[in-house]
Amino acid sequence: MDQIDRWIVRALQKDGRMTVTELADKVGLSPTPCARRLERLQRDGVITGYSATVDPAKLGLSVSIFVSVELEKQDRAAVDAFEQAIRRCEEVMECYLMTGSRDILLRVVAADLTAFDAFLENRLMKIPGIRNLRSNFALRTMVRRDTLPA
Amino acid sequence: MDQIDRWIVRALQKDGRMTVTELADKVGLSPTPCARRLERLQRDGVITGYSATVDPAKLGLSVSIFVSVELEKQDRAAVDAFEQAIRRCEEVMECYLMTGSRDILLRVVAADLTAFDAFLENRLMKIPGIRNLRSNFALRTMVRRDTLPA
DNA sequence: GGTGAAAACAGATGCAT
DNA sequence: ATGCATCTGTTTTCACC
Repeated sequence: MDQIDRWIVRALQKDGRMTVTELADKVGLSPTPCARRLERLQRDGVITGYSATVDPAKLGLSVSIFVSVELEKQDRAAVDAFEQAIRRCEEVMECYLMTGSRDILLRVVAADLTAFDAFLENRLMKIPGIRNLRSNFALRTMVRRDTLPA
Repeated sequence: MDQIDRWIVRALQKDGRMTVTELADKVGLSPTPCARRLERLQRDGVITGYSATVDPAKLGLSVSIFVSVELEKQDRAAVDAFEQAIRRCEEVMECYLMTGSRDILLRVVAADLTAFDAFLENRLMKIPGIRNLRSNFALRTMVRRDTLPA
């Protein structure tokens, strides 16, 4: 991972559909070594995929809700089981294991509060081992960035 | 936005580098109307861009920290000013205006706790109008999804 | 890492349905 | 609004320096 690799990663985060030719031009390399580097970055798991960025509101998913989950047990097995279960919930866009009381933090997207309520009742609360939940609603997304700092 | 449009959006979230030809094949359309639909989806702001998905750890950015910010004033002007300032912080990957006490929630990425401390001191706390901060650390990212639910 | 070739492919256009 | 066929331009890939 030298400076050129970082540049490639940065450029492809800004425009994931850029061709290798354009990319090579942008980083000051000829297409061949640029393609070789890109291949290596993908193979090494630095770049794990490519995705279209979509406006959730345009899909009718205008609310984000952060849910703090406290598990009854906080050992490895309990956390693993929860992870497997939460992975199947498509509404959960992000899930973090937090420090402190080993809380788990979710960001959930939903069409509206009714839909979120349905998610809580039918999906989240069906997962065993949850001691309690606390939901916090986002009024608005102020910033969303998909390019990591240099 | 009919069913085919949703399918296009879904497919491009899963693979943002898919060509129009592949996409057309996948949604059961010929390339021409498929390209037209894609153009429209981009023009209407449903698809706002394309991005490579990068493993932050491979770039040495292994920690995510959630920071709750409470502003001194909570009026429109104060929130706007904060938004302008926070937009310039590359470490801030997400920023939400929350309900309740009109708290603001940030997700910040950093190399380690030292780097995060530097961010707090030199960047975040330089922004005027902040009453207090509360940081919560993520031990681990359990789930990250970039495809919105169908 | 660079160069040049060839082959493959995608994207655009025009017209018909 | 979709589909088909063609055409043009570009990209990717290869062998080799």
